[in-house]
Amino acid sequence: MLSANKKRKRVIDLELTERKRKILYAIIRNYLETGEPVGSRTISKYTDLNLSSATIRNEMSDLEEMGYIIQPHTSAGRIPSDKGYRLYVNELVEEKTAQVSTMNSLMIAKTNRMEEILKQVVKLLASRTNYTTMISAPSYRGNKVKFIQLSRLNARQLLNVVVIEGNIVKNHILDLDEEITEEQVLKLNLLLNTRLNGLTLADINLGLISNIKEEAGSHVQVVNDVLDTIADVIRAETDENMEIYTSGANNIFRYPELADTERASMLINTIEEKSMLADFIKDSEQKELSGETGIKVYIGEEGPVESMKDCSVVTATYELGDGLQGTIGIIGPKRMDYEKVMNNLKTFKASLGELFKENRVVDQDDTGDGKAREP
Amino acid sequence: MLSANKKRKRVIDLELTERKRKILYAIIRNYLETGEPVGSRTISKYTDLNLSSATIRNEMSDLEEMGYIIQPHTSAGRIPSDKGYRLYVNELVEEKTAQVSTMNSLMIAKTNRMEEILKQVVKLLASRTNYTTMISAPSYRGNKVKFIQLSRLNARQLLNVVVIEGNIVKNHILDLDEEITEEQVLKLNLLLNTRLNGLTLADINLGLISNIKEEAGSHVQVVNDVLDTIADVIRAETDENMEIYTSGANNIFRYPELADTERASMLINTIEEKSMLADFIKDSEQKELSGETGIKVYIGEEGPVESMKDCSVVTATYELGDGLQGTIGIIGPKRMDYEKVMNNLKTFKASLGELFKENRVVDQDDTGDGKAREP
DNA sequence: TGTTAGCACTCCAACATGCTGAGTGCTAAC
DNA sequence: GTTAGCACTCAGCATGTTGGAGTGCTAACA
Repeated sequence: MLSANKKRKRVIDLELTERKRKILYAIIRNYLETGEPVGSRTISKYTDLNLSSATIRNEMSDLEEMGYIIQPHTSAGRIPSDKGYRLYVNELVEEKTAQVSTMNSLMIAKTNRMEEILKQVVKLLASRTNYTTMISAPSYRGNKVKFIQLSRLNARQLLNVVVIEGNIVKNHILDLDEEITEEQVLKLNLLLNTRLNGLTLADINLGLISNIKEEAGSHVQVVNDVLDTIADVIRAETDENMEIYTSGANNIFRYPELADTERASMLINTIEEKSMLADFIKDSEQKELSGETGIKVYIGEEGPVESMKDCSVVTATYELGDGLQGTIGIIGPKRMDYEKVMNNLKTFKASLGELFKENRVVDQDDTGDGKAREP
Repeated sequence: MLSANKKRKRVIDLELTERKRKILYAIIRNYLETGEPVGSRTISKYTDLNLSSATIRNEMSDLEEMGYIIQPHTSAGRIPSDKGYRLYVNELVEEKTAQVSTMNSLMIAKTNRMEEILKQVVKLLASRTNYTTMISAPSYRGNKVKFIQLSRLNARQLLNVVVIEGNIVKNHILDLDEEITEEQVLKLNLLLNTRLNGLTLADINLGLISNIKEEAGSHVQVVNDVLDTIADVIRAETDENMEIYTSGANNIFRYPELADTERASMLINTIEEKSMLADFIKDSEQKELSGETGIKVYIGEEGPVESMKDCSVVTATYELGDGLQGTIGIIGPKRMDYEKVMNNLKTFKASLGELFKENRVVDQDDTGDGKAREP
């Protein structure tokens, strides 16, 4: 009882001295490398502070009380707790702002399809880091209708193309209930373009719509179709059907702590399902909006997804200009190499805009393509 | 030496009697269920042919000599060999032709994007069968150019839309080197449409191309762009970038013989990479062309992919009319429930055409959409 | 001649046992 | 405050033991 009291008392005034911090970091770094619990003797030799293993043991005992490290079982070494990782990562974030490594041109085959680029990016990132990676397709915010083109394929078929600012192209073939003449198509084209061009998706309200329909007379069907097509672009922006590409799922098998059947199965499922990954991306983008900009790290249970509580996830939001943005994420064990991962993310974040411009991709993946080729 | 002689002699005149066949099938069926090697006593009780375990043992010994079954180690039961499975499957294929189960309307949410439908189909199939599933997007063969539409966005930008028969729409925004007038665009439209419409992709040869370029005068760039866009459709057809969707990758963990770290990692990789799955689909479609129609079964090493030698793959080609076809595939352990799988594939094969028509999807997934909505 | 009971043998899986190395906590001395 | 020393713990590994499942072979039976 007396000893219990003593302990409780000590907890209160325990402070993270510089020496403790150094020891903690040594433990973390060592564990990141090996994945094995690290013991006092290892630290005693590993570090430059000349201390015997016994002293280290005392300090480690304190660190455990403070919640920074955990002992998997008696007489094993210690491993970092989530709290320990957090401390380490926080410091990394502050410290490493200087190290914006310049981009040495991503080795990505020239292509002009957004989807292909995204797939190549995650693949490259996965092979660089040896972790599972994800990327969400850039989505647009508050864009304007740029151009509407109705073309008469035959008496009962119209091709309907809508171009949104940022050159998202959406097209659609419409089967008409009644026949239409070339002249009528021209009129509709004029009507729709004069009324809708330059408007943001939010600007198109019900009043305007019924107005246009009135003018369109018997061709309400066409107007509806065009509006639906525009609406489709909006839908493509919602989180619901956020496009996410992943790569390197099998990398989880590199890390024994994730590779047992049960965990692996759940993780593979999570990665395949995508919807849970979307939760991460949503959370990340939300934080981005609320000022907390840059690289975000989710350690274990900090993330929104139950099945990934043994993982850490690092995300970064990339910007393509014109309110066009997406998120890259890296999924690995808690003992991932945060430094390497964050540097890689920084590099990609900085270079993606460049890359997209280079390939001149401006369309969404499912809308056809608005690329430009070499002359 | 004498006994060796005797053995060799026996191999020659060993025949698959009806009783041996029954025993073999009993072994296979039992193994399909349990996944454990099955012993003589089990068969003795399991079957209605009243034989003691000793007799069964003799027969099993023969079956092993004939190569239908394998003993993982002395004093374990027997498991089917690839040859054994093959016999079993062949019989299934012949026998079950009658059982074309009618479709009870796939529970698929109405949607109009091809990609979404395919994703839902594999997902449904995976959850029905508890195996990993794949589907290749339907691809077109020998289609004709239907319609070309150039629209002037501004003095230096053209929107270029190409419609191929089957209503594949491909579009592209072109940045011009020099300015262009509305009139010139009209001329080019006329030129390209009169020259190219109705031609198959093969019809457009170099002679024709230089001819058109000559007439186009200074606007060679535009002609090139249109041709490139048409060529893109061809590229989309090649096996290289065949679109494949998969689902239920984590189902492999249901089967211990596939779930060990090494195998699982390779399989997950194979499934994720897609290119190896494409090999299966190519092989399957090739067989389809060479007359061997219907459901195809690849047992273990019969398939073209090394990393899947412990798996069986069952494929079926589905047709959508107009030379539009794709392939569905199911990937599982060799001891998969072939009967269930084949019935499911038959059902899907028969109903997919219906389903696509219902949703009126006619475009390729990356070309924008040519759907039709409810009136 | 085909079928069966019985027996010796084999092998895996599961469990117990013992040992070692790595690591800890505690205490006493510096 | 630091350190050496010691007793203790525990995972991991090798080794040994046992039981059950299964086989192959042989001799007897119908």
